[in-house]
Amino acid sequence: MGMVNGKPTPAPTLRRLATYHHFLKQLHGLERDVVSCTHIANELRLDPTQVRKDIEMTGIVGKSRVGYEVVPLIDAIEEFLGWNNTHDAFLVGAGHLGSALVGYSGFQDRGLNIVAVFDSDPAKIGTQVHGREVLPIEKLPNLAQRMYTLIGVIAVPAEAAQSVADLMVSGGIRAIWNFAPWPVLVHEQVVVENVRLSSSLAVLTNKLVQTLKLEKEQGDFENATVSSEVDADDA
Amino acid sequence: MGMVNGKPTPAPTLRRLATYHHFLKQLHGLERDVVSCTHIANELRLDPTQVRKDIEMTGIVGKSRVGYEVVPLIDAIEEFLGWNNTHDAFLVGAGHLGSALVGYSGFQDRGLNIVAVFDSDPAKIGTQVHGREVLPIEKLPNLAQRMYTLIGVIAVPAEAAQSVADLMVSGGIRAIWNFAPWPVLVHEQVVVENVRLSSSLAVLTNKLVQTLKLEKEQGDFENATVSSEVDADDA
DNA sequence: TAGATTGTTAATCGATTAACAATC
DNA sequence: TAGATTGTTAATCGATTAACAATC
Repeated sequence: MGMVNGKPTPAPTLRRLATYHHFLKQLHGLERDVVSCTHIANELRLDPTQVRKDIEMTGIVGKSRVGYEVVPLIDAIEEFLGWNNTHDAFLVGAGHLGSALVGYSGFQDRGLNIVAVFDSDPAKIGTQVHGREVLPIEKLPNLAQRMYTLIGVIAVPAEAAQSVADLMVSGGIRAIWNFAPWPVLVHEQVVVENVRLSSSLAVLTNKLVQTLKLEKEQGDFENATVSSEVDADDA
Repeated sequence: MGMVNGKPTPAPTLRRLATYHHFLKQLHGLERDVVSCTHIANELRLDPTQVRKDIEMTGIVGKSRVGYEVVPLIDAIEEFLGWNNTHDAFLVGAGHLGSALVGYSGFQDRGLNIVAVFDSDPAKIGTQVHGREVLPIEKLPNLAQRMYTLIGVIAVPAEAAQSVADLMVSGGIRAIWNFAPWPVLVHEQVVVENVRLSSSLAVLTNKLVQTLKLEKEQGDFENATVSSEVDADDA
């Protein structure tokens, strides 16, 4: 199931599968037991063929004229995304963002269980973050090895991100979810997903100012047209 | 400058420009005053041609054999991304994530100034979030219109996201940064950037489990090889 | 000058979308 | 059966990468 040809699944497909998963859970709550690609596509304003190809990656087979059974489809997506088993994770950075990530319950249902929080600030050691004691960063590698922890979450400033990543890798961590605004470099064996919120903000603000500029230009053009008509009247 | 041909800039380019910006600010701190695409590309493990094309979008021209002047390049990127002027923004959802976003100072330097926080929970109204009083959600449209606020940030559960977006649009908000795990639908005039952290998590966990599965298979293969050799010895 | 770099055009690659056969 | 849907192959589109001329 999945990756049969050895090629990794394209990231856009994986991102969409997460959204389908959310929608399917809702459908399940509404006691719907079958769903077609067309239905999902309409709901998310996507191309039905794209939805079908995405779902195909999970290895599930549908029924002609009917679609897919909701529960098996949810299960197939969860297995494909690694959300069927919970993975323990360590989080570094007991600041605002780190605390928010620990407090968000939604990750629990998606295979991520943040079991320990670390920080380098002595003032924070021993304090609690959503019921988890903050531990000194030095203890991370040993603890990761002992607990066979495979996922690390980085929520520290950009300057510290790389050293935290190195520490995680030294403890045997195999996947790093990086919220620092700088991409960390690790060897090929380790998976990294960089979130980079400011890159997301860049897309938003660029589109906004381009839209506003375009509107202003059109406004100016209309004004210019009007005034040239006035000029013509004057002549 | 920028978007001269009328085509919108591809999102991947905008995302990378945000990262170049971060790096250039660092260089500026180190008193470097020129930089080449090759240098940026090496630092970020990207293709130099890609970096050059990205920078070209901002409209700046470089010097052969030298590169780009750091400060003008920073300015050009900031203008292109809309980070040269600060935009006021309203945030809805005074939970953990909303609070973390308000508290993160980095957005201030990137054109985003969160001036007001709203929530629908009566228990939260009147409390403070990083020095900002939490206001009732009903007040958002009027206040947005009066303050000419163009950016809205959504940090509420998936169920509430669409109604919050509608409320924002009714108040004249033109750009929505959506942290809810469900994409909101608005009319074309409004820019939406969906963050969807669980989509990001999906990429991480899928790659992790595929990697582990592959290693396990290789381990099994090696074991099988060894045991068949043992069998051969037995025969 | 030689060589590193920019700027630009062409080729490649990968993801999306379209077309259509197979199914029930 | 007719028609909606899956499954699959082909075409298109867009972004990345390669090639090369121009510059200082």
